[in-house]
Amino acid sequence: MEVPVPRPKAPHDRRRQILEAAYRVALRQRVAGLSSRAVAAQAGISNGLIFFYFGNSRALLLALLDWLLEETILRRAAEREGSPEEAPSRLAAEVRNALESLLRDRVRLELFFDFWFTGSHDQVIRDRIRTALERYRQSYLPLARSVVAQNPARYANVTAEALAGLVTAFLEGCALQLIAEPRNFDPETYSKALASLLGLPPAPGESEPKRTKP
Amino acid sequence: MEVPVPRPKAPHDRRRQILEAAYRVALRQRVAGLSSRAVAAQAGISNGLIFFYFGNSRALLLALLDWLLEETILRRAAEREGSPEEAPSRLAAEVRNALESLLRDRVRLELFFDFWFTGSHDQVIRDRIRTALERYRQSYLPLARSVVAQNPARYANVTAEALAGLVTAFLEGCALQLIAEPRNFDPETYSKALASLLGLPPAPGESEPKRTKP
DNA sequence: GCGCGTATTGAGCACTTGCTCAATTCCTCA
DNA sequence: TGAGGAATTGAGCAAGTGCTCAATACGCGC
Repeated sequence: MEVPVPRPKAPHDRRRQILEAAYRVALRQRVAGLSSRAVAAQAGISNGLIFFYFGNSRALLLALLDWLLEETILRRAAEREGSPEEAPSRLAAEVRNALESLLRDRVRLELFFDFWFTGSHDQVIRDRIRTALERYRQSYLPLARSVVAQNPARYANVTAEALAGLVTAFLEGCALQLIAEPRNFDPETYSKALASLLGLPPAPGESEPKRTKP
Repeated sequence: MEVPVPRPKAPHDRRRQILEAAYRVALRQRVAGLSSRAVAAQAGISNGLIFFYFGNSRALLLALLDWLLEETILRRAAEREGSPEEAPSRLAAEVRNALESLLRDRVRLELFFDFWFTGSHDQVIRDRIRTALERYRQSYLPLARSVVAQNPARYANVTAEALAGLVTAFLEGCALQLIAEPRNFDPETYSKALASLLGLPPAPGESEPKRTKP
């Protein structure tokens, strides 16, 4: 159905080509539809070749999962870990940023959740997802610490760990709501609401010019 | 003299029996493992009988989904809708209550998410889940309204709808975290943290008499 | 040209799935 | 007792799956 790819073949390219085909198939047919024949057809090769390069279908699945986790979760965590700034006021901006990322990553998020539950009987898949989520949560720890430190009275019985967990739980729940109802999801409303609860100034996004909303 | 001791299986009982068997199979093998033969074996009947009572496998799936939604989501929403009290201080207690319910419903929650993503290509399944979640969110609206009304200055640019959405997003995210790491999930920490953010008194649960659990 | 190892193909096997249906059992009631 | 209808069985079919493997095509140093 798609464009066939007549190309010279380096082993690494072939693996990439198969992975990309698998991704496309998964977008259409979900993880359950990831049969070797479907992926081979999408890549324009015979299904035997998939086992030549990946050994078995589970290995292909894991490779796709790794790419997906990197793209949707670990990369975002790394970005946050990379910035040394820890001003409490950054948290609102980070949340706003995260919510807009969700919107951008919607199809990949759907696939991610599909992996999670379709493959949840597989201990390896489960572990990789758990580890990725754990790292995502950890990436909010420095900011959470700075927020707590800034206002010790208010956060008397709230640890930074709990705050980071709360924020990521909120973001994960937002991801679910986004998938359930893509049309009704508004990052601005939610990020404002959370910023307000945290007693932080609203994130300096594109909300500056317009303010007339009762 | 008619003695009704040896009763023929009433049609309704058989359906129930099959549904229960399907639930048990789903607990072990997930939604993907819900084959007619597996369910039949679990119920101790032949696989043909399943099609006699349900027509096709999708109908059985939908029936199981309905039961699951009722048990894990709609029932909770109905409980909240039933109580006429709307004191703002109730919100913290409700959240705490909800978090503890999550803990109790863990296996059913896992199955619920499995349904969501395994069956997300099916428009009917998707719609039923969306509707259930929508109703769950709505059930927090009265409380959210009362919280906003109690402190208009603080929630100047946060609508009750946004607050209800935020709370349910948080709860849904907690459900995910609970499934990802059942051991590390502590309802008390999270409900305290949220109550603190909302500026509400902590829920009057079992936190008064100090539980000796580190 | 020739060999040789890698890449590639696709038929084929064993298995699972949803579902059908003729055959059989069971229950009720006359 | 037996007729009739509902309930129940399980073999069987078509379609789909992961995976194997003999057969072939290809690239490349001679």
